[in-house]
Amino acid sequence: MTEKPAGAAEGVDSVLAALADPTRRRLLDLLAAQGEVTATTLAGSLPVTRQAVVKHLGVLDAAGLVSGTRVGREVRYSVQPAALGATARWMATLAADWDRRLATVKRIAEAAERESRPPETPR
Amino acid sequence: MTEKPAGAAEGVDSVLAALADPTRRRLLDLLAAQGEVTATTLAGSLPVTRQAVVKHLGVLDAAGLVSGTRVGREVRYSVQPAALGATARWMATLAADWDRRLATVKRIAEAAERESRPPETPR
DNA sequence: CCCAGGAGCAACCTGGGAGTTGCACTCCGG
DNA sequence: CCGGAGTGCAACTCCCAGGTTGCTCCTGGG
Repeated sequence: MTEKPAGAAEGVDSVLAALADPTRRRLLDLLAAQGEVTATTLAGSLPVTRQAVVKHLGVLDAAGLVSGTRVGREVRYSVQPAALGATARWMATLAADWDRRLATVKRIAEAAERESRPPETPR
Repeated sequence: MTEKPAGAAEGVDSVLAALADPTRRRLLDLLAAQGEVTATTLAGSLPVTRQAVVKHLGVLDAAGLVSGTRVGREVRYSVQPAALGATARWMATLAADWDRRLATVKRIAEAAERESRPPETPR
């Protein structure tokens, strides 16, 4: 199931897409700093409308980065570290993989080079 | 030089923006798999034009994720793990920070709740 | 010296995301 | 029961990133 060779995580792309927008990152920052806040409150700290904030929160929620809880007539949003952590791990794995491949390619290249220059006598 | 303490990385946003596009991720995948390839070759493995590939490679290069080397009349591109690793670490740190804040908020909330219900006698 | 395959440039088109406005609905307090 | 605060939904505008086409400019090989 979780053994997709390359490009595992399903949610990774939504997380990346969500994180790509600066406003959404600001939003996450505020959310992380203030704990549980309503969209209206957040809009007060940003140069955008409440509606825009709501939309962004929707995207972030779809990516699993935040979650909202209804309290009376308001909705308190809070940050959700799990999704971010998963993406971070995915990324780290990818980086390590690249490193591995690069090392391999480099070794092969060196070997090939050594192989292809018998006539040359560097000292 | 590249040592901003926390919240740091200037390049993080460009990396995230670069990674947000699926085509660019495919591109990185191919690049990681094949080592050193030209834009034209890459375009052959993708449903887009060579020009589109070139543009994407430009973005990826600006984000420090790839680098191109001129060899004769062609340009070989290769993947650059450093930037990705840095972003991965930044992300992991951020996730940990959120976790910390959440734990704190939770503790405070619990304390406050305990504080606010002296009249109730759950016996 | 010529030509062919590859890279670079510039103008152009287009879909979707970010943002706004306007209104209907819901919930709490007096 | 009524009014106001707060949220939810929908239509609309604007802008830009992704993609294309059509060239020109190198460069290397015969």
